Amino acid sequence: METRYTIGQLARAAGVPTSTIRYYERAGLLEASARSEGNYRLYGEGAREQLRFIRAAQATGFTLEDIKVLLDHHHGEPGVCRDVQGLIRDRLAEVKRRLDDLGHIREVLEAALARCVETEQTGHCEVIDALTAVPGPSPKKTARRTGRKAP
Amino acid sequence: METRYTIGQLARAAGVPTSTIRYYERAGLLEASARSEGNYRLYGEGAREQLRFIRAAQATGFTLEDIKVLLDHHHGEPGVCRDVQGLIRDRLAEVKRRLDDLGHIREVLEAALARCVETEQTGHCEVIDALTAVPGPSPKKTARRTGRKAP
DNA sequence: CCGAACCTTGCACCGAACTTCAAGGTTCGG
DNA sequence: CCGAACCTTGAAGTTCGGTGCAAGGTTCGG
Repeated sequence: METRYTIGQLARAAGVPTSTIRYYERAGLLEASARSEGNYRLYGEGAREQLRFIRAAQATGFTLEDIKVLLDHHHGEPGVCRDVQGLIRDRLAEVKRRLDDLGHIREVLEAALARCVETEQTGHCEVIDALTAVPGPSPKKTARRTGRKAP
Repeated sequence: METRYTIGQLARAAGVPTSTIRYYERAGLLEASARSEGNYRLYGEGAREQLRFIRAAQATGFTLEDIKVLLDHHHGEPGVCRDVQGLIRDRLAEVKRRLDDLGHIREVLEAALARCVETEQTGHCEVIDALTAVPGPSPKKTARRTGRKAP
């Protein structure tokens, strides 16, 4: 038997507000598989999985635009997965860059904190000098993490 | 002799658009030290350093709001650097969380890529399944990295 | 049959960090 | 003295990933 969710049921099942689901629809990421008599959106199990995928992909730093491409690829004819591979490679490169940056940033922050604690009694905080030593981040597009609650 | 920059000169010297410098002024992060006859903003060497600090602090993930506090502290009476220490500790904690997240994300992306390459000849790309395994990120506020060009 | 809880649409708004625009004033090289 | 390149202001627009609201239609339990 085919399970059918209304938008609210899907929302509760996936831990996502209904407004977000409608937003994803507008963004071309998730369509209702049907409409009820009274024009309510109806979703099957697939929608729940797709929503899960969207959230997971977001957590890895893909934009909704990227995710749309991944999904279109998934739903389209198999074809080559070259473009998808490219997307993943880009994301991976960016993640690696960001890991490097953050590793360095962490050192700087730790040094700054140590210096701050050290010089606390002298009354002069040298934190600003300690922090100024940070180099610019590797050049690439935004990190794109939204501040949502854990699911 | 006191070097005096106009906004454009400072902008070129720091590799930042003039619009951004004016924006920082509005945000209370960087004031011109004087105005010329014709009402042009004039900056000294200190401004160049302060701009450098702002960009560096941004690179560590501080918001402009945070940076304002750091700067106010720096310029204000020495006092305790407790609040600044707190700010740094928060940032450091967030950086560590993010490092953990990204480490995991990296693994998932590498696995997904491997799987994509593996299954390339079969024609069915299993990337979506591979990616769906990602857990949510640690819950805390936004990562706040803006996508600027390298300085 | 009624009210509560759900759903529909469209449009406006949020926040962060900028960028762009319009309509002028200033300064400098030739 | 002229025009190009610079500067001024305030206001509005951009991007991304949503959230909120109003005004109405639907469905369900009692």
